Amino acid sequence: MAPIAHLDIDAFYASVELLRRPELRGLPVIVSGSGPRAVVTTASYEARRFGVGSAMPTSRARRLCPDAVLVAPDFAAYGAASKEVMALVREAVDRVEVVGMDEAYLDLAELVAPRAAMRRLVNAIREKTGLECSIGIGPNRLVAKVASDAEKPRGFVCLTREQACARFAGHSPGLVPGIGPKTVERLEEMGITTLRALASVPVQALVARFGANHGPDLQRRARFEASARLTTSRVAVSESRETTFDYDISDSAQLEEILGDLAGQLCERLAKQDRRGRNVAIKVRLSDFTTVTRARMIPLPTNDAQVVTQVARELLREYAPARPVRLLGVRVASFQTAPADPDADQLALPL
DNA sequence: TCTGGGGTCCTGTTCCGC
DNA sequence: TCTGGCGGAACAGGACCC
Repeated sequence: MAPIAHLDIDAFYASVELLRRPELRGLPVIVSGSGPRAVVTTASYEARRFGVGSAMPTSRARRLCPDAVLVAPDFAAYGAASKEVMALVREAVDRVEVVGMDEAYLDLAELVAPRAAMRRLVNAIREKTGLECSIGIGPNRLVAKVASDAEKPRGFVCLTREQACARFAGHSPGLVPGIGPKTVERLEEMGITTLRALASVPVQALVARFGANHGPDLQRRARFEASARLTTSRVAVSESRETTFDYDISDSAQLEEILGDLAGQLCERLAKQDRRGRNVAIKVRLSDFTTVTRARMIPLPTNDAQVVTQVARELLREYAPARPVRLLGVRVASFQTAPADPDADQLALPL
């Protein structure tokens, strides 16, 4: 078996903030925006003890932990820190799949002593960047990922597939990536509340409930069966800009103006990358949180802000929101095919 | 308690051409 | 000529992830 490691930087954004502001060490720190509708992006482990967690409304986090220090996110700083860490990772291993700013999968197949190499990598990251991370090692991405989560922070867990099955048998299926809250709820309705139960239920029951693909996939995940291969390069298939308003907006002229701003930002970025798409879409979230998307294919690929703005405004007019709007977004997709990427060895389409 | 922003992938439906 | 089946593309929505 070719081992895979999953590396995850502990409380990444909060940890970067603590490096810059050592006086905050030991205090509960919450990285979050400041508006009335902000949510927590990361909480330090001190804040987590109060029940504060990612994606929680900041208003609620403040109630749970009134003494927490709120810090506004600084994505440029996190990007720089992430680059430093990933450079060290690439020094240690040839094949790396970076997932977001704070995570990566590492192909350990070429290493003679993979565990020792990962220990050295963790130490190098700590010495050179001041950041701590957790490592999981397993025969595939699923085992590696769950293992890296199991003993955070500063975890170092190495498991075979069978050990993973045994160790997490009594846990909720939601422990496994790809099984979210909605699926957990539906499984509970079937009386399935543990990974053990999900792994052993007759697959037909899952097919009946979740369909011919998703059903068997859930069971494979519960058995920690997954691909051991990494995707070492990816090309984005869409790009978008969206914003949630502090207060809902009903005025259509104002909404159309905002759409123009978002399209402008998005197209500026697309132009810098010399990317053009044929699919223009809007996203509208209403005051009752219902979310609607509307999309249209246009004849020629574009990154022209005027074109994108016009299509987006037409889509908004046709939809004519029946309630005040809390979020508005613009997306461009169906990009012109990019030049062939020789490193894209995992991207061949199934026939 | 009141839910961000940026993405990916999957599924079901509808439409259209053959 | 009419009809049905089929497959692909487009579209909408939803679940999920960081």
